Amino acid sequence: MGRAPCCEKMGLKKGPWTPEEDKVLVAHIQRHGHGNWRALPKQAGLLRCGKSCRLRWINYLRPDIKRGNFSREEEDAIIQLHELLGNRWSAIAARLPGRTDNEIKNVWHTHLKKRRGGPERGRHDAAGGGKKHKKPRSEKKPAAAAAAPASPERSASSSVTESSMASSVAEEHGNAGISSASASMSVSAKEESSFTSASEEFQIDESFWSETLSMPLDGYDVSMEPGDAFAAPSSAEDMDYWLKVFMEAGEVEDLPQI
DNA sequence: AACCCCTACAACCGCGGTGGT
DNA sequence: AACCACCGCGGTTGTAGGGGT
Repeated sequence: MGRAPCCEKMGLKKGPWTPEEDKVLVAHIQRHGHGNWRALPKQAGLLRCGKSCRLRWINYLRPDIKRGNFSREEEDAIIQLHELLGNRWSAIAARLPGRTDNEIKNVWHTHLKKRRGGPERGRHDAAGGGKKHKKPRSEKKPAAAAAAPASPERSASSSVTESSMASSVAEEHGNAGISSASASMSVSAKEESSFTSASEEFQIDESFWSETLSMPLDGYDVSMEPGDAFAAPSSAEDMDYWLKVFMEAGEVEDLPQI
């Protein structure tokens, strides 16, 4: 397959984003959406590669991103989902509204991994799509690039799945500004009931998590019947069920011994 | 007060998948 | 059918900041 030349072009900026760049990117996406990431930086006048723009938007600038500490419930959910899905961070993120795969990945590696008992209990990596590789990266970031990335409005909390989200913002909210966009985000009625408004402190109750965890894994291939999805995934006894599912899907050799 | 170590997080890299031509 | 371009994902790294000594 063709490899995207991406950032290899010289002259493109790397490293931390400046507040100005953030502004430009957000404004451009709000106005035109992000139909084509590759073309976006050029159109927006950013000296970044499309990939970098996409990452910045998805992991940081998207209005529906909920920042701040993970609640205990969220952490538990991550652990549980990781048990089921392995390192499929995007799949996990899809079930944790307002959290990005990158963020979840970070949290996992920084504390959750330890919390559940030592590094890498088992081989979830394989379940997560199984990327191999990694030759060490020698030369990396140019220099500190002082500018600590600005943190735009961080109170946003809405839910909507990743893909639907960004485009709806881009297309529906002219120059509304990201914070107001977040307040009027389209959310499903079910989820809306679990989230307070964007300006209020994010509050999660038990029902939210049971609902979240029982949402079907739509769009994510875990090799199961949609109807079976997360019927009641709550404890180790369900592991047997999932083991069976994965077994049938032929992925079992990579699963940890539970 | 200075130094060192650790943690958290933003960002980059490279690959696989997919859709278009 | 083959090729190409792009998107999205997961792994990894660099750096800033905080805490401890």
